[in-house]
Amino acid sequence: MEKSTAVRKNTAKKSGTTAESRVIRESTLNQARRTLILDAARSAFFELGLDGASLREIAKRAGYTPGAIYSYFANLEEIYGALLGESLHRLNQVVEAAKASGKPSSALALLRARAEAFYVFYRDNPKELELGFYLFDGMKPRGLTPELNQELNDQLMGALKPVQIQLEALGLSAEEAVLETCAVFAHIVGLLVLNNTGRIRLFRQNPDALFERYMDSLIRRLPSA
Amino acid sequence: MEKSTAVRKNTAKKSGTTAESRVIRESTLNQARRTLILDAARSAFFELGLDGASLREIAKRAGYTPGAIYSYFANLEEIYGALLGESLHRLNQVVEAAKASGKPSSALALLRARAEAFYVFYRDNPKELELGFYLFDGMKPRGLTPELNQELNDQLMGALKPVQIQLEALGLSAEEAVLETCAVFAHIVGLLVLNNTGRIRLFRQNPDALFERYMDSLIRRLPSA
Amino acid sequence: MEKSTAVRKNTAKKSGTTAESRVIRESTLNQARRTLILDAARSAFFELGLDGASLREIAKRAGYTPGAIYSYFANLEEIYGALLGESLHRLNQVVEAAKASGKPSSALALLRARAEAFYVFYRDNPKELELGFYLFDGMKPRGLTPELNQELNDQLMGALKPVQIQLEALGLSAEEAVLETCAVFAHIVGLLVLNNTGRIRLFRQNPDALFERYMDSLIRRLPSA
Amino acid sequence: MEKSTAVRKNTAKKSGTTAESRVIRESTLNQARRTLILDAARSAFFELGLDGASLREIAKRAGYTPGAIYSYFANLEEIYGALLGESLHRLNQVVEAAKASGKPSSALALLRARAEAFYVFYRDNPKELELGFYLFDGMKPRGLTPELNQELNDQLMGALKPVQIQLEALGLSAEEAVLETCAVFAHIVGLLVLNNTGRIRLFRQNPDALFERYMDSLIRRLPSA
DNA sequence: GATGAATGAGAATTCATTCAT
DNA sequence: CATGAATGAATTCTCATTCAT
Repeated sequence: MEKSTAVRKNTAKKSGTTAESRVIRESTLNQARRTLILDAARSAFFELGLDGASLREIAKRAGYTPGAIYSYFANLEEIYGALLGESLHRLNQVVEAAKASGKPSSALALLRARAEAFYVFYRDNPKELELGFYLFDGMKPRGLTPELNQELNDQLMGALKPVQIQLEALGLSAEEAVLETCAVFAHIVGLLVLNNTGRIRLFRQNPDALFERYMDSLIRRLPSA
Repeated sequence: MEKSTAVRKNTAKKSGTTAESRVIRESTLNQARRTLILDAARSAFFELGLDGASLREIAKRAGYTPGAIYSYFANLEEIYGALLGESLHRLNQVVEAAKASGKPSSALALLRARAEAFYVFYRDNPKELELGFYLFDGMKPRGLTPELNQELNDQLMGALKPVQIQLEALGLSAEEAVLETCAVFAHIVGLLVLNNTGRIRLFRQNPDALFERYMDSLIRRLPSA
Repeated sequence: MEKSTAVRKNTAKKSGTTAESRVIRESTLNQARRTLILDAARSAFFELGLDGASLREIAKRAGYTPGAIYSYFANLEEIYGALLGESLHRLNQVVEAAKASGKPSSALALLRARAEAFYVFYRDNPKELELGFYLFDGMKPRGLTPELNQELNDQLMGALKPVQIQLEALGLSAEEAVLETCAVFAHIVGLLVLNNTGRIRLFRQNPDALFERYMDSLIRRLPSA
Repeated sequence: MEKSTAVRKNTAKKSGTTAESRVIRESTLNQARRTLILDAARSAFFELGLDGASLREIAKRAGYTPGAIYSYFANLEEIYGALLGESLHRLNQVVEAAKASGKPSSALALLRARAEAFYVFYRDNPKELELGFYLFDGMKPRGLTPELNQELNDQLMGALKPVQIQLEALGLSAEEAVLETCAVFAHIVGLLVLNNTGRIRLFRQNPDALFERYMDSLIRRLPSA
């Protein structure tokens, strides 16, 4: 009797499941709550910047107390890491989903679409760019485990893969395609960093026009041209 | 005799030294101590990043108590501002001094030399790039007075002016020259940011090669080509 | 067996206690700790004056680290505000409770009793007078929200209301009653300020006698006289 | 020999004066510079309040460096003390100079004029009232030597003496006159403190009217009435 | 007499993290 | 799992005062 009571109590929430399924469900719940916290962190980070996204602020926005966060993340930097992972995931989706607008998509149009998706993603979410740079660069050692680092790198590379593929489809060798992808990536990042820090305005230029211009010149350089 | 000497000594130190010269000497000393503090700040910033370059740390490295710093700088952000100003000053000098290597300097060679000087400066002093971006972007209002801001902007523009001038010398209109200068700037910044955050290694590329490649393609696009 | 006991214990503490009651208990505890801090603040303020009642000092006296205080009060000024609110609350009670001594309380006797209660309160707690003046006057903007300000003003007015009511009961018009109340208030404050700063001793006078004298003359001026 | 040398050195700048005359002149110079500092202190105090009137601020306004101040005042509190002495001196003059307006000055009119002069002085210079209370009350021991304290007290009593004299002229005994003077003083102070802290506005009253009213009632109580 | 750099102590506040409950 | 009080170390900044020059 007493035991059954105990069981019932324990399982009150999770009535009669095997240990295994409980683990699964709990990890699902866990995942849901991690997501909740990440949402809070993202909103805090977007509104207040990295400085304002303190653990307390995140906890408050997630409806948790500060201590509770540590059930889901080892420390604040891990949250940032997860945030970045999530951001890169969205980036991947966006780039992957990019289609040449209107016409039957030529390889050229697709290249443009892919690169532009990448560019637009960070242009419209400058904080995500900031996050990426903060983490890769400034994070304290413990925040970025080698595994997480690898994973994030892979995600980033993944997001650029579609561009690379199109470049190959347009006649570049694998090697050249990587090189050109890297150059596109650099140009986009440079434009956006300059834009976000108000430098492009200094030149009375427009980042979109500069981006298009770069793509034009890239395309002109392609063997197919 | 001795007495008179003593008197003369006194006057040598007091009356003999004009008020003006004393002011000069003191302001020189003052300047030296500002420099001392800036050196401390730079070293702290280079080793520990902006977060680690706290006023306490800077003071410690300068051999001062925290309070003493305030005799020379109104607040921490002013130190950062001075650091950046100094950095931009060096950048200007480096770019200005850049000469085409070897041959009688053609306009083309000079263009390359100027852009390369800019590139190399930040490639070899990655923290200075970081400093610039932090300050222009994230500085608290009081740290960056409109005047200082203007001055820093002017210094930055000044550093890029030689590039722009060479582009005009090579046949670009003023408008196109500005645009192209801005693009070069962006590309350099992008390359360096990616390099500093370990991304270029990810692509197994080399930033110098990418830079040269970009310059090559730029030159090929010039009317004179 | 042991397990079941353990379980029961657990439930006794957890499930047995409703969430609601826990909230109540905790808010009670919280209140108690706020009170603890306020006591510390009051004692610091009484012994060392407002300047000496630093957050550090208050924390020390409360047995807390400085940071811990911020769990209970947003900032130092809020503590002062709470202290004043508390003081005014006591003042209100004292004045309200004031009864004419001995005889069946005539309106006249009640007037005297009320005014005297006010006078005695601040005579015997001179620091509370000081606190009030500091806060109303010198508090930094954020310390005194408009709401709190209103509340404190209301409490002060409330403490004087009984006097005003008695004056009306003795035949003064509402307008005259307010005016006379204000005058009484001023006289009391003046006497106490002079007393607290040692000025009345200078005249070899006694504040109590002066107060009584003022009340006598006031009463003589009333229509009922 | 050595002594004479020393003297000659000292007097090198002040060629051939007796020690006595030098002392006098120096003390005159000294006095002038003390005044200079006090002027700076007063202006700082008036504009910035006691908190803002730091030694640095005073020094800056006086055209001195912080250290130089210590040649003229032992510490900051002594400056405040001197400031108060000066303020009381002006108060004395103002009250003394007060004449009944217009008509041949009856004793009654003179009483009013004197009291009003006192009232107006502090009404129009609320900071001086504040200064007085700060110093008498809150000053650190070393700031207010017994002698200075005595002097300040005497000055204050002196400022009220004219009122007391008029009260005697109007038939009050010496004892009663002191008492009534003290009461007038208290009422004035009370009104002004309440006014300065915004309390009188709370009652929608006007301090001037309240003052006149008090004087009216006082006069009505006089034997001559 | 004057300088002004420097000290040293102190101010309020913030925050990631821990841990008893 | 969750709480939230508490810590402890950090942050920038202010200031009266001292003292070698």
